[in-house]
Amino acid sequence: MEREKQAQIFKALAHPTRLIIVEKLLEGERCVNDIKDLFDASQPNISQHLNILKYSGIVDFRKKGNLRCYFLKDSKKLEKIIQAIK
Amino acid sequence: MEREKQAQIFKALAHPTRLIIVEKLLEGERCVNDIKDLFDASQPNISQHLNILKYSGIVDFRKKGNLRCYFLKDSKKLEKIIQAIK
DNA sequence: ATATTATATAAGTTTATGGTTATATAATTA
DNA sequence: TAATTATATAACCATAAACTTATATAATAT
Repeated sequence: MEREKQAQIFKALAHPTRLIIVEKLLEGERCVNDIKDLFDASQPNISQHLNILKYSGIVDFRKKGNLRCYFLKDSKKLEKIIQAIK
Repeated sequence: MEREKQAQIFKALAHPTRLIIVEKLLEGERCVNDIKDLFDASQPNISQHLNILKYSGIVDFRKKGNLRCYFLKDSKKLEKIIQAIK
């Protein structure tokens, strides 16, 4: 079970778009709009990537008016992982 | 390109079987036979997982008679990644 | 040379991913 | 309340991943 969970985190990180999102969130929370502007991908596509990160437990969000601001649930851990892969 | 490469490493690690293989190889090189015995998966299945790790640049092998001994190409890096995910 | 052991490769099937376009929902503004 | 903005969800399609079984190859032993 432990390995499945770890594998799932790796799977969530196994996409350039999601890696870039996570790196952005290492700087602090960001609303979807800001995240979307990092890419020229479609809005639903970004939303789906965010959902994958959410589902895997890497990010969560809070509402701020009609915005959704995503943040890393454990930025220390992510920091380490991102650092280690370089 | 850098992100694609990192994503590919994550993808290679995004499977319980391959995670276990990598953790085993952290102890030192191992022949396919020994690796196979860690699982009750089929021989071709293990071979395919090893190939994925090879293709992604995580492992390499050397021949020793009719055995193939796999080893981590950068065990320090893998050590860090595996540590960070825990 | 033949058989055996260790391992890889191929072909086929099933399920999962990653993207698109269209549509829904929720909050804000007019 | 109607329109707008921000975002998610659904339906769909194409490609890739993960297995299985069958077969090939390479080294060793007989």
